Amino acid sequence: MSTSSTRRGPGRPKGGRVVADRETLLAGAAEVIRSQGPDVTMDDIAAGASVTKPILYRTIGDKAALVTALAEWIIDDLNRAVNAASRAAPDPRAAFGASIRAYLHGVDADRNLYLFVNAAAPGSDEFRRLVDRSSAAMISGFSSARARAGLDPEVAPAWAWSIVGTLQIVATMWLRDDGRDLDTLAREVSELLWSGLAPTLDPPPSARDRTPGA
Amino acid sequence: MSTSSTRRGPGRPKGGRVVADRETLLAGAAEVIRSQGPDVTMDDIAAGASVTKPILYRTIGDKAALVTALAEWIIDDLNRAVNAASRAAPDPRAAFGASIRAYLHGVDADRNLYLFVNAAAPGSDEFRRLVDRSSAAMISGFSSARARAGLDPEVAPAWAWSIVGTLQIVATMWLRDDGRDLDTLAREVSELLWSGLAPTLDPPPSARDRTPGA
DNA sequence: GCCGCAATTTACTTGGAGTAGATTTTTTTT
DNA sequence: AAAAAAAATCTACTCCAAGTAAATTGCGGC
Repeated sequence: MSTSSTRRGPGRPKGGRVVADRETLLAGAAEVIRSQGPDVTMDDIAAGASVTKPILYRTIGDKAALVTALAEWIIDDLNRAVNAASRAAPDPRAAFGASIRAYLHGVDADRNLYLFVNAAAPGSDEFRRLVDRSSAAMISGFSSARARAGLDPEVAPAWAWSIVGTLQIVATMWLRDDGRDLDTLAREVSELLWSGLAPTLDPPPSARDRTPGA
Repeated sequence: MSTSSTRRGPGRPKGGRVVADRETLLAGAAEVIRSQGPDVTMDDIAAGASVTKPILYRTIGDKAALVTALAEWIIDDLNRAVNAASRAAPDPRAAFGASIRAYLHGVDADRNLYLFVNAAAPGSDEFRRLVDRSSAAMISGFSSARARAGLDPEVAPAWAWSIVGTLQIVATMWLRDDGRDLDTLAREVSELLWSGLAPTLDPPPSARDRTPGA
């Protein structure tokens, strides 16, 4: 990965060329995080990206900015996966289930980066930005779906937050002791969010006499 | 609040009495956090509790331990409020709505402490403990409710996590720009978790012709 | 050929978590 | 009763990671 074998000293680089542009640096940072885990320091990241710390700070900004930038990456990735899974499904219910499943599998596939990005404290500004970006697409989707169904669209933001929060915590908890099967977990979460608690906490009288099929 | 006007020096205190016990210290820490905000340092907390840092560390443990201890406090408080609200409701649906509402109002009433406790990164061990404690009661509740309804009780942990995650993120986002009315927000969240997305995303054909009552 | 500007690195400062060791009082032992 | 051991405390430190300032070198204009 090193650009050259000669040890760089201080001073402007030889070819008039800048050491690394923003995209390259972000990619390098992501790679370091993937291989060394979510607890890497800014020194680690700079070193791993073959760059010194001031360069990293000058090009990308402080740690919060790095988190935000990488968060955008991974969120957009997850959104793409979710959209693809959703479109391939035959009906709304299946689409929703497939979306949840795709999200969790996406997190699983990029654990370290997900954990790095989610190291932001829930009270922080980065966290807020992260949630905003995660929920933006959902908000407009819910909003128009509610309107289409003749229902109040005002609920959209709260609902999107709910789902983001659900996915975030389920993913995090699952990542720590990965005992359970991911698809099962996805199914369970889908069932709650799709059908709600009513069938469980206030079951129709007939429910106790039947088997829980379909 | 200061125990005495004489400046303490080093050495074992006069009366054979220890300077502060754990409970007193936790209460003092909570008070400091409430008045100075969630960004207080351990020095601030020690000073505010009229104690030196090593005492704080010896009596309570490190910062993670402090967070955990205070988290238990606030979680137990919230649980009490939720249970009281739930019991006073006439039917399951109302009980659930009242629970959500009580939780959010409880958070609102102790903002700083809630933010302090929720400064734990989602990837951390404290976070996990926090979630575990928050969800314990719900898990057993859901589990038995599911069994009673003749349904699979295995979903209980995932469902409890979902609800904890939902509440956490909704509370956090709401705390930052408190524009909306808290009761409205609670109602919106309740609607999602109680009835699910189905009525919105896959409305029964009749839904567009009727008013959305019962 | 020399001077200012640009890009980089080295080496620092800062701030908060956590700790070691000095200091004083109580308790126990002889 | 004196001295040694133990207990409880405070001062002052270390350590680590984030972020920055100043020194160092190369490039272009005159």
